[in-house]
Amino acid sequence: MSKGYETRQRLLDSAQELMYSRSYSDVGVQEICKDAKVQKGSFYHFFPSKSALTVEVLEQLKMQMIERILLPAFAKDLTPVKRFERFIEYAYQYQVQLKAEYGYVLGCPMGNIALEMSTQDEDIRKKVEILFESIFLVFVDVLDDAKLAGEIDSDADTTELAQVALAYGEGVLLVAKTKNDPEIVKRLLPHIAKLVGFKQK
Amino acid sequence: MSKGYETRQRLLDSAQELMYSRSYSDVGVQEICKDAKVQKGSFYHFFPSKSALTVEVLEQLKMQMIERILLPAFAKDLTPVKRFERFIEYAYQYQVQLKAEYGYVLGCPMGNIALEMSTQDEDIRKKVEILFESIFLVFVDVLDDAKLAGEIDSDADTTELAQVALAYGEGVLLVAKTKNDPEIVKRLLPHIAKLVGFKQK
DNA sequence: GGTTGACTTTACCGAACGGTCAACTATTAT
DNA sequence: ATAATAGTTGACCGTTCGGTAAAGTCAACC
Repeated sequence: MSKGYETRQRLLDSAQELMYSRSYSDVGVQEICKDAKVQKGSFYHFFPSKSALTVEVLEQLKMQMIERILLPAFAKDLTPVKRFERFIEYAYQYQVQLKAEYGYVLGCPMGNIALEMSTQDEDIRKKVEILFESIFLVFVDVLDDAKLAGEIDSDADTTELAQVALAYGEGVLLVAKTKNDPEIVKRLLPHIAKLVGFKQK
Repeated sequence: MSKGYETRQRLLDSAQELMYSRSYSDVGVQEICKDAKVQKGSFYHFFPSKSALTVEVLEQLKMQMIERILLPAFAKDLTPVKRFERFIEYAYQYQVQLKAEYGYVLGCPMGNIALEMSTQDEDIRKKVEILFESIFLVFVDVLDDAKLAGEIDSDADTTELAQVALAYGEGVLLVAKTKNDPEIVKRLLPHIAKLVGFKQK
């Protein structure tokens, strides 16, 4: 564990928090360096550009999201329907916590950067596209389980439904961020059951 | 129709196009002025700040969206279900056109600015919140029609469903922009029928 | 003990940022 | 005709932007 590794990690962590709570453009490398207590020259020793740093931040963001929310929520100790309910609860609690900490519902860190940067930085756009693919795979997995469990139609197209579920989740988070109200997540996200076709009880 | 009115309108139009095709932060007032062929001093004669200009751009954007897409799509010459189908087709065609013109799927201009600016500029966030309310009302109206026509359950909560539909639309546009693929709109948006509860034929 | 290479420090670059200002020219109303 | 008003011009403000470059520090290895 070299010294450089820690410095590099501090830069990634500072950038992640600052960019998520504000935006890519509003946070300069100067501010990131100040927050991470690193000199600007060191920044460019570790990262060729702000854009490249951001791509790594996005990767880190995805890992954290999968490990802290997706995997726990979709763990196979419950029936797929119940896993979705747990996912909704986690997503809601997370936005509540963010609002308490920052005063704002921050929504999805990937969605935020995607909408801001997709037309301006192809590396970043492509990276978010890949991240969405990872999350998509998690959804496909639960939906396949749901199919096996008979909770959705046996001829359902789980890859299509996973995309639909992802899009809906992003949309709900966008609206919640716009209204700055985490309750939106709690109220709207459960409608995802109709989208993926969970059979009525 | 004074001279100043035209200048002001050119500034709004330039700002709208530049910000929609890129982002709020990436477009400076300098560039807006250059595009509109207006001096910077004139900019600040008409608008107190970039933020205030943006709030007016958002208002203009909403009017255009309602007049060019929402009202034509949801005109009452068709059954509500068919109106939704027409809406999906219009939304799709619009993103196709944007991609042809700019090389990028641009998604929803309001959603884009909302995610970029909600945590940084309260005036802008609030404005988008209000705009969403206008669009929401259009959806409520169709859904009430659908209820009367028996196309959705008679005890459906149309205000809740309108919010759900809006969120899903935003999510689909977000994903389409991220993948830079208008076909996403065509493929995913029809699932909105399940969300609002259109009865199967 | 000297060399290498990773890491840090600091000063610096030109360009752009949002915004201000005072002087100037049209237009309009009295 | 003149005074007030609306609109325009271009120079200017301090600050920050992303990025560069060169010198210096330090530990590991030969």
